[in-house]
Amino acid sequence: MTWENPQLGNLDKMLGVELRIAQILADRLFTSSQQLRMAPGHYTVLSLIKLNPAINQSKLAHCMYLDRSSMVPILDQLEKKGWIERKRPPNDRRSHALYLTNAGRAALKHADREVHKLEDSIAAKMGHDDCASLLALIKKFQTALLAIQISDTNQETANDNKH
Amino acid sequence: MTWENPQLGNLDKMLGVELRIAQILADRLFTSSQQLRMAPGHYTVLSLIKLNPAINQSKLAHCMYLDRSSMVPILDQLEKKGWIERKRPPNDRRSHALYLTNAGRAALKHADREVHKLEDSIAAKMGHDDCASLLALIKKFQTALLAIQISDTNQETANDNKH
DNA sequence: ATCAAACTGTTTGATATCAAACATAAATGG
DNA sequence: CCATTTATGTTTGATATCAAACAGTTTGAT
Repeated sequence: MTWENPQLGNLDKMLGVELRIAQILADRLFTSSQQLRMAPGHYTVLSLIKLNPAINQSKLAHCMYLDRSSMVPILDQLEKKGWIERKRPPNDRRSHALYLTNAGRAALKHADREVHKLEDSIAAKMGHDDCASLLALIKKFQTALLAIQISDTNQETANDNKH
Repeated sequence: MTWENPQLGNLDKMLGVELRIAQILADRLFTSSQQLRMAPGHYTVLSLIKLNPAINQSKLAHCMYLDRSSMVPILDQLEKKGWIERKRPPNDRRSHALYLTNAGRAALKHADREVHKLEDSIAAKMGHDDCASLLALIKKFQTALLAIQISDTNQETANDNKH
Protein backbone atom coordinates (compact mmCIF):
# COMPACT_ATOMS: atom_id res chain seq x y z
CA MET A 1 0.00 0.00 0.00
CA THR A 2 2.14 2.87 -1.24
CA TRP A 3 0.26 6.16 -1.04
CA GLU A 4 1.18 8.74 -3.59
CA ASN A 5 0.64 11.71 -1.32
CA PRO A 6 1.48 11.44 2.33
CA GLN A 7 -1.19 12.43 4.81
CA LEU A 8 -0.54 15.79 6.42
CA GLY A 9 -3.26 15.86 9.07
CA ASN A 10 -3.38 19.28 10.68
CA LEU A 11 0.22 20.12 9.84
CA ASP A 12 -0.72 22.16 6.82
CA LYS A 13 -3.07 24.21 8.97
CA MET A 14 -0.33 25.21 11.37
CA LEU A 15 1.19 28.65 10.95
CA GLY A 16 4.61 27.56 12.13
CA VAL A 17 4.83 24.72 9.65
CA GLU A 18 3.60 26.70 6.65
CA LEU A 19 5.72 29.67 7.58
CA ARG A 20 8.81 27.51 7.58
CA ILE A 21 7.99 26.10 4.15
CA ALA A 22 7.38 29.58 2.79
CA GLN A 23 10.73 30.69 4.10
CA ILE A 24 12.54 27.71 2.60
CA LEU A 25 10.96 28.47 -0.78
CA ALA A 26 11.71 32.18 -0.56
CA ASP A 27 15.34 31.55 0.34
CA ARG A 28 15.61 29.01 -2.44
CA LEU A 29 14.25 31.46 -5.00
CA PHE A 30 16.56 34.21 -3.81
CA THR A 31 19.60 31.94 -3.79
CA SER A 32 18.84 30.39 -7.17
CA SER A 33 18.74 33.75 -8.89
CA GLN A 34 21.73 33.97 -11.17
CA GLN A 35 21.91 37.73 -10.74
CA LEU A 36 21.79 37.81 -6.96
CA ARG A 37 25.17 36.34 -6.22
CA MET A 38 24.73 36.77 -2.49
CA ALA A 39 22.82 35.12 0.34
CA PRO A 40 19.56 36.69 1.56
CA GLY A 41 21.21 37.62 4.84
CA HIS A 42 24.06 39.34 3.08
CA TYR A 43 21.64 41.52 1.21
CA THR A 44 20.01 42.56 4.46
CA VAL A 45 23.35 43.34 6.07
CA LEU A 46 24.52 45.48 3.16
CA SER A 47 21.21 47.35 3.16
CA LEU A 48 21.39 48.03 6.87
CA ILE A 49 24.96 49.29 6.70
CA LYS A 50 24.02 51.56 3.84
CA LEU A 51 21.08 52.95 5.80
CA ASN A 52 23.07 53.21 9.03
CA PRO A 53 26.70 53.96 8.28
CA ALA A 54 29.02 53.32 11.24
CA ILE A 55 26.57 50.92 12.85
CA ASN A 56 28.33 48.33 14.98
CA GLN A 57 28.09 44.56 14.82
CA SER A 58 25.90 44.06 17.87
CA LYS A 59 23.27 46.52 16.71
CA LEU A 60 23.30 44.94 13.28
CA ALA A 61 22.77 41.49 14.81
CA HIS A 62 19.97 42.86 16.97
CA CYS A 63 18.21 44.35 13.91
CA MET A 64 18.23 40.95 12.25
CA TYR A 65 17.27 38.95 15.34
CA LEU A 66 20.60 37.15 15.23
CA ASP A 67 23.16 36.51 17.91
CA ARG A 68 26.11 38.87 17.72
CA SER A 69 28.47 35.93 17.36
CA SER A 70 26.61 34.92 14.19
CA MET A 71 27.45 38.26 12.68
CA VAL A 72 31.19 37.63 12.75
CA PRO A 73 31.50 35.11 9.90
CA ILE A 74 28.99 37.04 7.78
CA LEU A 75 31.02 40.22 8.04
CA ASP A 76 34.24 38.28 7.50
CA GLN A 77 32.85 37.14 4.16
CA LEU A 78 31.64 40.58 3.14
CA GLU A 79 34.97 42.07 4.14
CA LYS A 80 36.84 39.42 2.16
CA LYS A 81 34.71 40.28 -0.86
CA GLY A 82 35.71 43.89 -0.37
CA TRP A 83 32.16 45.09 0.15
CA ILE A 84 32.43 46.41 3.71
CA GLU A 85 35.02 47.86 6.05
CA ARG A 86 35.44 47.52 9.82
CA LYS A 87 36.86 50.65 11.40
CA ARG A 88 37.83 51.25 15.02
CA PRO A 89 36.19 54.44 16.20
CA PRO A 90 38.60 56.32 18.49
CA ASN A 91 35.91 57.02 21.06
CA ASP A 92 35.06 53.34 21.62
CA ARG A 93 37.85 50.95 20.87
CA ARG A 94 35.72 47.89 21.63
CA SER A 95 33.40 48.20 18.69
CA HIS A 96 33.69 48.08 14.93
CA ALA A 97 32.04 50.83 12.90
CA LEU A 98 30.84 49.31 9.65
CA TYR A 99 30.88 51.02 6.26
CA LEU A 100 30.16 50.02 2.68
CA THR A 101 33.02 50.27 0.22
CA ASN A 102 32.39 51.55 -3.28
CA ALA A 103 32.33 47.96 -4.47
CA GLY A 104 29.80 47.20 -1.75
CA ARG A 105 27.58 50.06 -2.84
CA ALA A 106 27.74 48.80 -6.42
CA ALA A 107 26.95 45.22 -5.41
CA LEU A 108 24.02 46.39 -3.33
CA LYS A 109 22.67 48.56 -6.12
CA HIS A 110 22.77 45.62 -8.48
CA ALA A 111 21.11 43.34 -5.92
CA ASP A 112 18.43 45.94 -5.24
CA ARG A 113 17.34 45.87 -8.86
CA GLU A 114 17.11 42.08 -8.83
CA VAL A 115 15.23 42.01 -5.52
CA HIS A 116 12.69 44.44 -6.92
CA LYS A 117 12.25 42.21 -9.94
CA LEU A 118 11.57 39.23 -7.72
CA GLU A 119 9.11 41.23 -5.67
CA ASP A 120 7.33 42.33 -8.81
CA SER A 121 7.09 38.71 -9.95
CA ILE A 122 5.53 37.75 -6.65
CA ALA A 123 3.15 40.67 -6.70
CA ALA A 124 2.15 39.73 -10.23
CA LYS A 125 1.29 36.20 -9.14
CA MET A 126 -0.42 37.11 -5.87
CA GLY A 127 -1.84 40.51 -6.55
CA HIS A 128 -0.71 43.68 -4.81
CA ASP A 129 -3.53 43.67 -2.32
CA ASP A 130 -2.76 40.18 -1.12
CA CYS A 131 0.91 41.06 -0.84
CA ALA A 132 0.07 44.01 1.32
CA SER A 133 -2.34 42.00 3.44
CA LEU A 134 0.22 39.25 3.89
CA LEU A 135 2.85 41.72 5.02
CA ALA A 136 0.49 43.32 7.53
CA LEU A 137 -0.57 39.95 8.90
CA ILE A 138 3.01 38.73 9.24
CA LYS A 139 3.76 41.81 11.32
CA LYS A 140 0.71 41.19 13.43
CA PHE A 141 1.88 37.61 13.88
CA GLN A 142 5.33 38.83 14.98
CA THR A 143 3.72 41.14 17.50
CA ALA A 144 1.60 38.31 18.86
CA LEU A 145 4.64 36.06 19.23
CA LEU A 146 6.59 38.74 21.06
CA ALA A 147 3.66 39.43 23.36
CA ILE A 148 3.32 35.75 24.23
CA GLN A 149 7.02 35.44 24.87
CA ILE A 150 7.00 38.44 27.17
CA SER A 151 3.92 37.41 29.07
CA ASP A 152 5.31 33.88 29.40
CA THR A 153 6.10 34.21 33.09
CA ASN A 154 4.82 30.77 33.98
CA GLN A 155 8.42 29.63 33.63
CA GLU A 156 10.89 29.96 36.46
CA THR A 157 12.92 33.04 37.39
CA ALA A 158 11.83 35.78 34.97
CA ASN A 159 13.90 34.83 31.96
CA ASP A 160 15.50 37.64 30.03
CA ASN A 161 13.03 38.77 27.40
CA LYS A 162 15.35 40.84 25.33
CA HIS A 163 14.64 42.68 22.11
CA MET B 1 25.53 60.88 16.49
CA THR B 2 24.16 57.63 17.91
CA TRP B 3 20.66 56.90 16.66
CA GLU B 4 18.44 54.96 18.98
CA ASN B 5 16.60 53.07 16.28
CA PRO B 6 18.39 52.03 13.14
CA GLN B 7 16.85 53.02 9.85
CA LEU B 8 15.23 50.09 8.06
CA GLY B 9 14.38 51.70 4.72
CA ASN B 10 12.28 49.32 2.67
CA LEU B 11 13.51 46.22 4.46
CA ASP B 12 10.51 46.04 6.72
CA LYS B 13 8.25 46.14 3.68
CA MET B 14 9.86 43.08 2.10
CA LEU B 15 8.06 39.80 2.49
CA GLY B 16 11.25 37.76 2.58
CA VAL B 17 12.74 39.81 5.40
CA GLU B 18 9.61 39.89 7.54
CA LEU B 19 8.92 36.23 6.90
CA ARG B 20 12.34 35.34 8.18
CA ILE B 21 11.84 37.35 11.36
CA ALA B 22 8.46 35.74 11.93
CA GLN B 23 10.03 32.33 11.58
CA ILE B 24 12.84 33.13 13.99
CA LEU B 25 10.30 34.31 16.56
CA ALA B 26 8.05 31.31 16.04
CA ASP B 27 10.93 28.88 16.42
CA ARG B 28 12.12 30.74 19.48
CA LEU B 29 8.70 30.54 21.10
CA PHE B 30 8.38 26.84 20.32
CA THR B 31 11.88 26.05 21.56
CA SER B 32 11.53 28.10 24.73
CA SER B 33 8.42 26.25 25.83
CA GLN B 34 9.32 24.21 28.86
CA GLN B 35 6.76 21.59 27.96
CA LEU B 36 7.80 21.07 24.35
CA ARG B 37 11.10 19.40 24.96
CA MET B 38 11.69 18.88 21.25
CA ALA B 39 12.68 20.95 18.24
CA PRO B 40 9.97 22.19 15.85
CA GLY B 41 11.26 19.87 13.14
CA HIS B 42 11.12 16.89 15.44
CA TYR B 43 7.48 17.57 16.11
CA THR B 44 6.76 17.63 12.39
CA VAL B 45 8.66 14.40 11.81
CA LEU B 46 6.83 12.56 14.59
CA SER B 47 3.49 13.82 13.28
CA LEU B 48 4.26 12.71 9.75
CA ILE B 49 5.36 9.24 10.85
CA LYS B 50 2.22 8.89 12.91
CA LEU B 51 0.08 9.90 9.94
CA ASN B 52 2.05 7.76 7.48
CA PRO B 53 3.39 4.68 9.22
CA ALA B 54 6.16 2.92 7.26
CA ILE B 55 7.02 6.08 5.34
CA ASN B 56 10.66 6.15 4.27
CA GLN B 57 13.28 8.80 4.92
CA SER B 58 13.33 10.30 1.45
CA LYS B 59 9.57 10.83 1.35
CA LEU B 60 9.70 12.35 4.80
CA ALA B 61 12.42 14.76 3.72
CA HIS B 62 10.44 15.65 0.60
CA CYS B 63 7.34 16.44 2.68
CA MET B 64 9.36 18.86 4.76
CA TYR B 65 11.25 20.42 1.86
CA LEU B 66 14.54 19.12 3.27
CA ASP B 67 17.35 17.23 1.65
CA ARG B 68 17.27 13.54 2.43
CA SER B 69 20.73 13.75 3.95
CA SER B 70 19.40 16.25 6.48
CA MET B 71 16.92 13.65 7.65
CA VAL B 72 19.60 11.28 8.87
CA PRO B 73 20.77 13.11 12.00
CA ILE B 74 17.18 14.03 12.91
CA LEU B 75 16.09 10.41 12.83
CA ASP B 76 19.26 9.35 14.63
CA GLN B 77 18.26 11.61 17.50
CA LEU B 78 14.67 10.44 17.56
CA GLU B 79 15.83 6.83 17.46
CA LYS B 80 18.28 7.43 20.29
CA LYS B 81 15.43 8.93 22.32
CA GLY B 82 13.47 5.75 21.65
CA TRP B 83 10.65 7.56 19.86
CA ILE B 84 10.95 5.98 16.41
CA GLU B 85 12.13 2.74 14.81
CA ARG B 86 13.80 2.12 11.47
CA LYS B 87 12.80 -1.21 9.98
CA ARG B 88 14.07 -2.86 6.80
CA PRO B 89 11.07 -3.85 4.71
CA PRO B 90 11.76 -7.24 3.05
CA ASN B 91 10.52 -6.06 -0.34
CA ASP B 92 12.95 -3.11 -0.54
CA ARG B 93 16.13 -3.58 1.40
CA ARG B 94 17.43 -0.13 0.49
CA SER B 95 14.91 1.87 2.44
CA HIS B 96 13.97 2.29 6.06
CA ALA B 97 10.33 2.06 7.01
CA LEU B 98 9.72 4.41 9.92
CA TYR B 99 7.41 3.77 12.86
CA LEU B 100 6.61 5.47 16.13
CA THR B 101 7.32 3.53 19.29
CA ASN B 102 4.91 3.69 22.20
CA ALA B 103 7.17 6.23 23.81
CA GLY B 104 7.11 8.23 20.59
CA ARG B 105 3.34 8.19 20.50
CA ALA B 106 3.24 9.39 24.09
CA ALA B 107 5.75 12.17 23.43
CA LEU B 108 3.82 13.29 20.38
CA LYS B 109 0.55 13.31 22.26
CA HIS B 110 2.05 15.47 24.95
CA ALA B 111 3.58 17.82 22.37
CA ASP B 112 0.28 18.04 20.50
CA ARG B 113 -1.42 19.40 23.58
CA GLU B 114 1.26 22.04 24.03
CA VAL B 115 1.24 23.02 20.36
CA HIS B 116 -2.50 23.54 20.52
CA LYS B 117 -2.03 25.74 23.56
CA LEU B 118 0.49 27.87 21.70
CA GLU B 119 -1.82 28.12 18.71
CA ASP B 120 -4.65 29.17 20.96
CA SER B 121 -2.46 31.87 22.49
CA ILE B 122 -1.63 33.18 19.05
CA ALA B 123 -5.23 33.08 17.93
CA ALA B 124 -6.20 34.93 21.09
CA LYS B 125 -3.73 37.72 20.30
CA MET B 126 -4.41 37.93 16.57
CA GLY B 127 -7.99 36.88 16.28
CA HIS B 128 -9.16 33.73 14.54
CA ASP B 129 -10.03 35.49 11.32
CA ASP B 130 -6.60 37.01 10.92
CA CYS B 131 -5.00 33.65 11.68
CA ALA B 132 -7.05 32.03 8.94
CA SER B 133 -6.30 34.84 6.51
CA LEU B 134 -2.60 34.65 7.27
CA LEU B 135 -2.55 30.92 6.67
CA ALA B 136 -4.35 31.28 3.36
CA LEU B 137 -2.02 34.06 2.22
CA ILE B 138 1.09 32.12 3.20
CA LYS B 139 -0.12 29.27 1.02
CA LYS B 140 -0.80 31.64 -1.82
CA PHE B 141 2.70 33.02 -1.36
CA GLN B 142 4.15 29.49 -1.50
CA THR B 143 2.27 28.82 -4.70
CA ALA B 144 3.55 32.04 -6.23
CA LEU B 145 7.13 31.18 -5.31
CA LEU B 146 6.85 27.72 -6.81
CA ALA B 147 5.34 29.13 -9.97
CA ILE B 148 8.14 31.64 -10.37
CA GLN B 149 10.74 28.99 -9.77
CA ILE B 150 9.19 26.73 -12.39
CA SER B 151 8.76 29.46 -14.97
CA ASP B 152 12.29 30.64 -14.32
CA THR B 153 13.65 29.35 -17.60
CA ASN B 154 15.81 32.37 -18.24
CA GLN B 155 18.63 30.36 -16.69
CA GLU B 156 20.71 27.88 -18.67
CA THR B 157 19.83 24.26 -19.39
CA ALA B 158 16.40 23.72 -17.87
CA ASN B 159 17.43 23.12 -14.29
CA ASP B 160 15.60 20.43 -12.39
CA ASN B 161 12.58 22.03 -10.80
CA LYS B 162 11.61 19.21 -8.54
CA HIS B 163 8.91 19.14 -5.88
C1' DA C 1 40.20 56.91 41.97
C1' DT C 2 39.06 52.38 42.17
C1' DC C 3 36.50 48.36 41.54
C1' DA C 4 32.59 46.02 39.83
C1' DA C 5 29.41 45.69 36.21
C1' DA C 6 28.16 46.00 31.48
C1' DC C 7 29.34 46.17 26.60
C1' DT C 8 31.80 44.50 22.17
C1' DG C 9 33.86 41.43 19.27
C1' DT C 10 35.71 36.93 18.99
C1' DT C 11 36.49 31.97 19.76
C1' DT C 12 34.92 27.41 20.65
C1' DG C 13 31.80 23.64 20.58
C1' DA C 14 27.28 22.16 19.40
C1' DT C 15 23.38 21.46 16.09
C1' DA C 16 21.08 22.16 11.45
C1' DT C 17 21.27 22.13 6.77
C1' DC C 18 22.91 21.48 2.02
C1' DA C 19 25.40 19.38 -1.89
C1' DA C 20 28.29 16.03 -3.69
C1' DA C 21 30.16 11.53 -3.50
C1' DC C 22 29.44 6.88 -2.26
C1' DA C 23 27.57 1.93 -1.49
C1' DT C 24 23.97 -0.96 -1.79
C1' DA C 25 19.73 -2.35 -3.88
C1' DA C 26 16.10 -2.19 -7.29
C1' DA C 27 14.27 -1.35 -11.80
C1' DT C 28 14.70 -1.07 -16.67
C1' DG C 29 16.13 -1.78 -21.45
C1' DG C 30 18.43 -4.36 -24.68
C1' DC D 1 20.19 -12.21 -18.39
C1' DC D 2 23.15 -8.52 -18.20
C1' DA D 3 24.32 -3.66 -18.14
C1' DT D 4 22.85 0.76 -17.27
C1' DT D 5 20.11 3.72 -14.81
C1' DT D 6 17.56 5.04 -10.85
C1' DA D 7 16.44 4.99 -5.86
C1' DT D 8 17.82 5.01 -0.86
C1' DG D 9 20.44 5.90 3.01
C1' DT D 10 24.76 7.46 4.59
C1' DT D 11 29.18 10.02 4.88
C1' DT D 12 31.93 14.00 4.22
C1' DG D 13 32.90 18.78 3.82
C1' DA D 14 30.96 23.30 3.73
C1' DT D 15 28.11 27.15 5.68
C1' DA D 16 24.75 29.09 9.21
C1' DT D 17 23.42 29.66 13.66
C1' DC D 18 23.37 29.59 18.74
C1' DA D 19 25.14 29.67 23.46
C1' DA D 20 28.74 29.99 26.59
C1' DA D 21 33.22 31.55 27.70
C1' DC D 22 36.75 34.89 27.00
C1' DA D 23 39.58 39.45 26.56
C1' DG D 24 39.73 44.09 26.08
C1' DT D 25 37.16 48.40 26.87
C1' DT D 26 33.96 51.46 28.87
C1' DT D 27 30.71 52.91 32.34
C1' DG D 28 29.08 53.59 36.86
C1' DA D 29 28.94 53.39 41.91
C1' DT D 30 30.89 54.39 45.87
